[in-house]
Amino acid sequence: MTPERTVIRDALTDVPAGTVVTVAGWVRTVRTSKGGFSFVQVNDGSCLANLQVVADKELPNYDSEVVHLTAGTSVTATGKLVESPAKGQSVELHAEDLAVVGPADGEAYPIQPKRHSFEFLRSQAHLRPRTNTFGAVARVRSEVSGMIHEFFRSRGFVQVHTPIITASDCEGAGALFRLAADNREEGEDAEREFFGRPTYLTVSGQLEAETYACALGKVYTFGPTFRAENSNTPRHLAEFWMVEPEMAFCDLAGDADLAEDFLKFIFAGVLERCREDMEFFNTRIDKTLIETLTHVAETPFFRVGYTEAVEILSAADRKWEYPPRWGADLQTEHERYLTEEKFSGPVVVTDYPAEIKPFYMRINDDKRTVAAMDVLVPRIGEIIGGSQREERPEVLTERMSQAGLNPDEYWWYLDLRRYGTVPHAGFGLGLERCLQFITGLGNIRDVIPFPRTPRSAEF
RNA sequence: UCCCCGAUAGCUCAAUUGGUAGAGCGAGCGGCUGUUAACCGCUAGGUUGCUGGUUCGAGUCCAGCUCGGGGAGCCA
Repeated sequence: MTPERTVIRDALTDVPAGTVVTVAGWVRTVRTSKGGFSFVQVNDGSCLANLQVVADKELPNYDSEVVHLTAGTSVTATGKLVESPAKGQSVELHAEDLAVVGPADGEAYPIQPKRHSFEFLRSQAHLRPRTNTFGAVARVRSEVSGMIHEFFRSRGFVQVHTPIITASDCEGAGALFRLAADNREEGEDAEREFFGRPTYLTVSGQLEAETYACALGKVYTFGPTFRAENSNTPRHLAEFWMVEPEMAFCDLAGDADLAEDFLKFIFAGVLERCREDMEFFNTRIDKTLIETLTHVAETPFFRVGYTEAVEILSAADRKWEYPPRWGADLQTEHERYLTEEKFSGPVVVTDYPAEIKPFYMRINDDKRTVAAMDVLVPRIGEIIGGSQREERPEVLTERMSQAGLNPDEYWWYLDLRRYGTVPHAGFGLGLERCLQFITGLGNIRDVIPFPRTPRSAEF
């Protein structure tokens, strides 16, 4: 493409007025005064704002093309950047050349210059990044992904690429997608297993991450994760991205400290680096967004034991659809009460009953609870789930058997405890839930480019 | 998977007690010498999600199905 192309973000901020530049992008709206000239709003995705291109009738293609420009058309424009005489933008581009690269039939183009419902835009997942909201989501998502690596690397964590295809059913993490090779030879056994054993798409990189933590000390994984649950909610996806740090020589308190520092780093960073996009979300999606994120980034998280949480809930002056009961998992209504009413902010709930948590969580001295933690945030609920891992081989074997798992199949996982075992802990953060909290978007399908949910994988 | 709600023009929605569908935006054309989701006028555009039923007559009532949304469960 044109090597001297200027991105619109730079044109609006960095380039001195008077400079001649070439920009390239997609038309958002056109306002034409037939007697004189047209105002063409061009967006190239480099930032939320459009560049206003002013085209007058002296342009050779004015009557033939410019006045017929429609939303969605790709264009290049060359001209001088000048201070805008009108309100709405600091600079505008006075076009000396405005060329159509690819036309878009205005009658058929689905993204009209008007407000669309998110439901409709989900059916246009290939074009929705051309809207303000989804362009902003994409930029914020990218920035958050970058900051995740930044946070862990700056603290000495090593990134480990754990496998997507796995034979281990990380018990407690939900239903699995079973893999089947699709290239069988004629007459070959339909039940043939490519890997010689049943394999699945991973539900968590945790078990594999533990092996590297027990060698390199501090590690993290960041990649796609799959759950075959028939979940139909605004908080669940069949394919989502998860961040999973794992630390050797670390207990539950250290794990919770890391989770808190991590979230604060991300929230503060996104406010600083994605100012324009965040202000857009604050204006259009949730008017309390920036205030909430700022508050969360600056205030210590509340920490409360599960047992105490149940007592708080039982003492609360309200009717519960599911009355809190020691031994039962916290209901959505309970989590919302804790984060939205009792503490008005993130809450870390620790030490859950052993029966409701997976085999790998460390049994506490009271024998009835495990060193687990959930970080709950307003509106979303659980954003992080983690634990200190059971490092005592005999206790772990016992827990596996109780859970109905065959310890022999986890021989390599048990080896970590047989040879130089150490206390270790980690957690999992759902990237999309984090992005929901950051952007204020109510449906998780709107913070991932191509959402996979039951009955939906078109794009 | 369970419980509610919904599906009408390209999009967002209207349509009294069942009486053969309207508006805004968008699009096309015209008007307006700087507009900001511009504005004004005209035009085109619909087998009311699908299948069946009740009725003289169904967008409207009933049943099933499909898809979507919200709540719950599962979890991140």
